[in-house]
Amino acid sequence: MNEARNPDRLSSSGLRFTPQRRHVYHILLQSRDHPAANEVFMRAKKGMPEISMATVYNCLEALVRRGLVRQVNVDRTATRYCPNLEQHCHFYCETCGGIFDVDYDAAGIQSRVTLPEEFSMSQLEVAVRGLCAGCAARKSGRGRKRAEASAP
Amino acid sequence: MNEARNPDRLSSSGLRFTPQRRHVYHILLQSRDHPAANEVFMRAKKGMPEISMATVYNCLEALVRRGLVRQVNVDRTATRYCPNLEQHCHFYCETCGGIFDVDYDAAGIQSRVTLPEEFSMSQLEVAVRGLCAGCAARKSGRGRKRAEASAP
DNA sequence: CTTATAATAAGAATTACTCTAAATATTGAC
DNA sequence: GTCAATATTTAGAGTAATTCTTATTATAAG
Repeated sequence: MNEARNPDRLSSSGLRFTPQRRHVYHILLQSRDHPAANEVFMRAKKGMPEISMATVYNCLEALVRRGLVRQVNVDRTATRYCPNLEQHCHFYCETCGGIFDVDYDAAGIQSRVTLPEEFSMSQLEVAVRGLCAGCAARKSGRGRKRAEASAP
Repeated sequence: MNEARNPDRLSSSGLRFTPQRRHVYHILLQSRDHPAANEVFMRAKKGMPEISMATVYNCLEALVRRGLVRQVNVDRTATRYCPNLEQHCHFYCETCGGIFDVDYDAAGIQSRVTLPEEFSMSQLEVAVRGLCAGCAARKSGRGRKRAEASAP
């Protein structure tokens, strides 16, 4: 394939389209589960065993700077990365730790925040916490079949 | 004063009402500028010179667990602490780094997030970024008087 | 007063980056 | 293609903000 001669958004935005950056970007696109840098590193090593952690951080930062990837921070856990450019916010499952993209009405939400005089908004972020569908099913199933197993 | 015999929300919620915890809590209530732990530590040392950093972290965690204080995380900078129990969200000034409490319509916002089937929400958080009033004034003032000074 | 339990203090340890410097790769000009 | 200029990669050291450990001290219940 001649991806290098047929540059996608990476190189056309002024970023050098190196094999490492392409590889990291493709890893994010392939499994949209919001991996942290060390998870990206482990996946990246499979197809590119010599890649270093520093390069993974470097690539992720480059992708973020170019707007191809968003950072997702949940409390003080490791930053996770999201290649979904559609408008969305993030849902964090308190049981499994998974992050999910969810739809929201950004304009409607923005209009429901009352900034003080002379303040101006450049960006608004919504973070939702709760229980994801998979964990809800797992909990109710376990509750019916063997309730004793779920208490610590 | 007999605060120890006339317990406030700290001790009545099962938390030991130690001098250190009271002191840390009062520091947060006195200046509502969302200090990070090391700032709380520096302020705490003024009235209690022997207090340790570990104790400041311990006290802050205890207050958070009791719901008297909220943690505020902005990207991966140090966690900051907010004793405002009123419903509000946080505004982060990208110029001065200050955090400000702002009003919002939590219910209206919540209804504008569309969770997938079987997902349930336990908490929703809104973070706003932009320019605060003070920095806006400073910038326009400087812009008019000596524009050359603001470029790096 | 005594005993059980919890909190404090000091410092070591850990996590998730972030920086540094040398080696390597890529791009643009010939 | 070849070469210089510039950017990127790598490995490892360094850092900030916690987090943990252990001995000491304080508090609360009896």
